[in-house]
Amino acid sequence: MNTFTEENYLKAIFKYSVKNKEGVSTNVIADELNTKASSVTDMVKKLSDKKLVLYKKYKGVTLTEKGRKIAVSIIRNHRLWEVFLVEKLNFKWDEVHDLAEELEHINSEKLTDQLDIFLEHPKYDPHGDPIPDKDGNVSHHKDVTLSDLSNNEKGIVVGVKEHSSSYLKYLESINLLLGSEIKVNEVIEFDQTMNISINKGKNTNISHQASKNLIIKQL
Amino acid sequence: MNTFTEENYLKAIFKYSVKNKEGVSTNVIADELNTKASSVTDMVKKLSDKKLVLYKKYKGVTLTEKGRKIAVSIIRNHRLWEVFLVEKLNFKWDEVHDLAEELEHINSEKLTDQLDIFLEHPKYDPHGDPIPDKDGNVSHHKDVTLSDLSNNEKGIVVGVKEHSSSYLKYLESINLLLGSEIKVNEVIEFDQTMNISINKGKNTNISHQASKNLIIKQL
DNA sequence: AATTATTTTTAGATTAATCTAAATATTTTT
DNA sequence: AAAAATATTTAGATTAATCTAAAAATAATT
Repeated sequence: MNTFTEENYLKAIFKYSVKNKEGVSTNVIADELNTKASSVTDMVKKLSDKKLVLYKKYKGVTLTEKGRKIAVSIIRNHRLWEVFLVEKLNFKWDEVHDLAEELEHINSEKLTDQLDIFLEHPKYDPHGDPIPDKDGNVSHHKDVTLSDLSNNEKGIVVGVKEHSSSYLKYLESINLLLGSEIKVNEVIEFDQTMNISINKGKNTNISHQASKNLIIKQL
Repeated sequence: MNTFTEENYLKAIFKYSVKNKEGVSTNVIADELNTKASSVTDMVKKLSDKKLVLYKKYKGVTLTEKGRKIAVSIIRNHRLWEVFLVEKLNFKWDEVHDLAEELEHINSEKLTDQLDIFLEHPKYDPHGDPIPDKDGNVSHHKDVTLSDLSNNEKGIVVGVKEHSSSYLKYLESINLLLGSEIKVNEVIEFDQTMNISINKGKNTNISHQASKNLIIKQL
């Protein structure tokens, strides 16, 4: 069995392996985990001994199949727990991340499977991220974001790409929630700020920074 | 915040404080936690520095009010999670302990409270152990149930131990409600089916399965 | 009460995960 | 391609939780 710490390293490496085909650098991992590169080097050696990662000095790290399986199963746990917290325990979508971060490490195949059944096999977590299936397959839907829309186009909010609580709180404050309907009134050429209507209500301006992180389903 | 390890020490001390008014010895704790007395001495000093226990060399350990609160809240978590696992995730009563042992350490007042609400304020875990309330009160006396009564004894319905809607519907259908007065006419030896009168009215038979889940106040 | 047995504590080591500071590689810039 | 800048690793310390073995305190037995 692995420690919580080891599991968090695997998750971090997984996260940065998706885009980068190259090995993930120790500095990137250190940054993700709020630790120091030297600590990462130590841990990565340990994970390498356990055959969970491939590591060549100065060349970064990649997950082995064994390591990838563990990472994905933790992400599955995380997202299922988030669904549970929001749908069954009345949490807000911006309150669940830290708790899920703890719950995800409880390692029991039966627990995960039964939770999945209890929640009726959800495909996405409350932030719109796909939940990996039992076999470790992650559906890779290419997200359409609000920033992809043009004047007079409409969409429904289905998720976010940025999970910081400041962003989620901002969305909540302007009443942009899961399921909200958005209409684009105007895109300002200069900085791509958008003027939009939410739920056929009054108009708001939203920055490019914000609109490009809002996943929508186009209508 | 405290580590999982510290929390487990507090739980162990709590467990052996209930009967023993004296301090709990390091050997007893070591035994409970499968560790060595010398390790316990070290940890107990640490807990003492944190004002969670009172410790006098060679004289054993007792919990402070602060320590007791933490211990009880962990036990509350543990038992609520056990109920969750059995009632919602189809675990057997003998499969839940180890998982609850992990889940109990996830420390969030909101999580615990919402779980309690979601489970409809259960009073006992699947093993029949009482679930401490929010304020840390643990009911020590097991409830008297209808099945505890003998011929010609009477009681008033004050609650149920089983919360399934099928059970509650059944009770309603035979007019057994909160406040109903019950008199036991006869207990059939073979299967402990009871013949009872409800509110001095006509007689009904009620199975042992049903009678043992009905909490009453004996008259 | 003195001796023996048991319990508990202390002293010194060990392991996991981390850190800082120095050393070494690699990459970028000139 | 040499110098400068950046990234990564190594070396040596630190902290939490544990251990073994020896020392000290308490309890039990004669």
